[in-house]
Amino acid sequence: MTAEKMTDSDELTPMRQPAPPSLSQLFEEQFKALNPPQKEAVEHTEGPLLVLAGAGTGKTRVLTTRLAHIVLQKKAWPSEILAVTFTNKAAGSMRERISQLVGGSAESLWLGTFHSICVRILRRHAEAIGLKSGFTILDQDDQLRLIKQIQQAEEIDDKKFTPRVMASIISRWKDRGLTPDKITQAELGSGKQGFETVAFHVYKIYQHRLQILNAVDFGDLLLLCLKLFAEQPEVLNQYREQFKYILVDEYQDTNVAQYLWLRLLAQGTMNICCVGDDDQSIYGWRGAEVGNILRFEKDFAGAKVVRLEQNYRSSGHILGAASALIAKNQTRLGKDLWTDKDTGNKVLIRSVWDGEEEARMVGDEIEALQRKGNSLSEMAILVRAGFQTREFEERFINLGIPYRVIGGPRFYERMEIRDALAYLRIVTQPNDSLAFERIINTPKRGIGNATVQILHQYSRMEEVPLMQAAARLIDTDEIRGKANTSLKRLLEDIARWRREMDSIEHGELARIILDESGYTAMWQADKSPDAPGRLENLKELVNAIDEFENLQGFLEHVSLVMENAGASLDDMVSIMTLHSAKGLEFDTVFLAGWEEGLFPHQRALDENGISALEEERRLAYVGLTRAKVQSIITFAANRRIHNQWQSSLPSRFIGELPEEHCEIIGSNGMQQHVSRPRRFQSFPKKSTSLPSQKKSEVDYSQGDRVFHMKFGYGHIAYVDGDKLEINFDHSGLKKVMKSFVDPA
DNA sequence: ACCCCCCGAATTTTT
DNA sequence: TTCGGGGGGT
Repeated sequence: MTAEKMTDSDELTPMRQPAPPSLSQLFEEQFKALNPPQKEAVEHTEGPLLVLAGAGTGKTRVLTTRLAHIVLQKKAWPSEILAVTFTNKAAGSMRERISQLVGGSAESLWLGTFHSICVRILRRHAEAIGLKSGFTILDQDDQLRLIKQIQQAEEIDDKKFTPRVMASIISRWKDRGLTPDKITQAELGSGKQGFETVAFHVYKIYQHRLQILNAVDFGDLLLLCLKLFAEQPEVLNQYREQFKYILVDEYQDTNVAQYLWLRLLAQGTMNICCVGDDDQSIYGWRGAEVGNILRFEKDFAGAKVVRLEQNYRSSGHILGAASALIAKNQTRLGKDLWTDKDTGNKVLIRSVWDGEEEARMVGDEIEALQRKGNSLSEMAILVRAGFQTREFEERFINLGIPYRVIGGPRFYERMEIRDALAYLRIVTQPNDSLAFERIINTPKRGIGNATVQILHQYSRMEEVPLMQAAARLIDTDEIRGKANTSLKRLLEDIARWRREMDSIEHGELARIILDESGYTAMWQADKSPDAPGRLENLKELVNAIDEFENLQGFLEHVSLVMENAGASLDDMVSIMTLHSAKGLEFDTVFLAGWEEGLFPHQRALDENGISALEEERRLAYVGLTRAKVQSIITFAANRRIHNQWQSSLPSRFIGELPEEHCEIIGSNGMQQHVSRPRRFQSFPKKSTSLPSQKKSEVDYSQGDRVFHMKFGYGHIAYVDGDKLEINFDHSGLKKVMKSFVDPA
């Protein structure tokens, strides 16, 4: 979501009377160019509709034409249309293409990702679900750090129960709409060795901590929306009445929570149109439920189903090979893709000796294509796993072939960006302890781990944000020396920046914060080769802030929307995973590493058996159908994985491609390949209980004898609210917080 | 408080 | 092999 202003239906200015002829004409032309099922998908506006859009069947064109049709026919105002996508990219391009058809009124469409639409709703009703407005949205990194803290506090072994695994179990629950109160014994019994039981414990505390932080994670955005709708029926009704038409893109990727959310909103008019392709569902491991699309006709009574089966992208052989492959899947609705294009080139299948030869062969092929006048940006190498990109990169550097790896770290995942954002977060959101912890000693200011632990301990005991803990402890002897001075200084700085929010323009303020905190100076002093680039990124970040109305709006944009820094338009080969390739197309596609164990991936098979195999097969289908002109599959007889050579068998998917669509080049003696799945053998550690009574609730008076962890035994000399002055037997008179002492 | 070394883990990741 | 985290040494 961008900084657009929210537009309610009641404050919408009326649309211009007649749509300008040029727009209307453009729409007419676009509509006429559609094939019959496409037209049907556009015109069937009333009641539930499922559009099964095969790969390359003109889905986006149908989607945009349909929305334009609803607007131009005045069936609803743009502000009464809800259009949900999965990615910001998809939302952006859809908005752009719709404005070409209907003009500026496309601005007021409720068009965005599930998450951004949920935020938009939640911001309006934050208090109703127990949040303060301006809540922080935590990303994965924050989430992991928080979980790790919880595990340390609870003394849960974070080697066996890695925060990553805990986070993933919690996220899967959230994907399914399961808040802690909805988790049943059956949920915990399943799975591996009590991981769920431990995760459940962490989950409860995690949610409690989020509340204190005034923060939510991605999953919460959906869940809290559901909670809002459940607890405030009048709010739900308001949105039900507002959204006369609902459109969902990539429906096969929705999870249970998203499905429930859609159901609730659609209940009014039942004008819900879901577009998707069950054969391209490749995110099951992230909670996507293919079942949603498979069940559509049952879920929405009287639903119409339209199949888009004419493929405009790939030539005949490619399509034939892909169709035959996907037909091996049992669980699918079934479509028959066809094309009126030429049969074109057969799918090439090449065997190579090892990964090095694979990279060499692909490199040679690319150079040959380039010599024939093909553009590099029309070529892509698709791999199953990230590590496979390395060998290609090395080879391309050698040959001087320009390439880009798609799907690397994103802009806001870079360290310097996250640090800078943490500064902005703590200034706008004093409760944001994660942000505070991140910057407390960045740049280095002598506040080490020992100090941070003291703050944590106090913060946990008193259930106050970290910064408040710091503010309270700073006048005591719990934190002394350089740490005390620096911390005091930092707190003063933050308080000052916070005051300046009202008087100083926010872009300027961001610059001031980064300068005064010494953060900019830190990178200027850094002599490592990537320091200049980081400073550039910081500059870019600060510049971006100016385009927003306020810091909060900017922070939300960053956590939800911000894309990688502008992809260059240079002519380069793309290297990416099969997952990142969904939705893209290229003339020539190299499908590398089609070997058993790697693709289909052994670990997927181990964990999810037949359903994983089908998902891997869909991945293969997605890969094949990216190509317009030529697909080239390679498999290596030997591959080095974790520095160990393994001989491998060609992927079973190769055997599933019909001979008449393929051409096999080269031959190797394939050796028998035995892959041994790694086995998890571990048992849950007994976990501890939820936080108990706060120590500050104990009352002390002068003369009481107490014990302090650091200073030992002593007598209370003076009581000042939460602070005690204690005459310690061995370390003399000290000022300490009540929370740190026990009655002796 | 910081630095360095050793150990273990290593699919996919739209938000 | 490469990366990241934790522990131990300075």
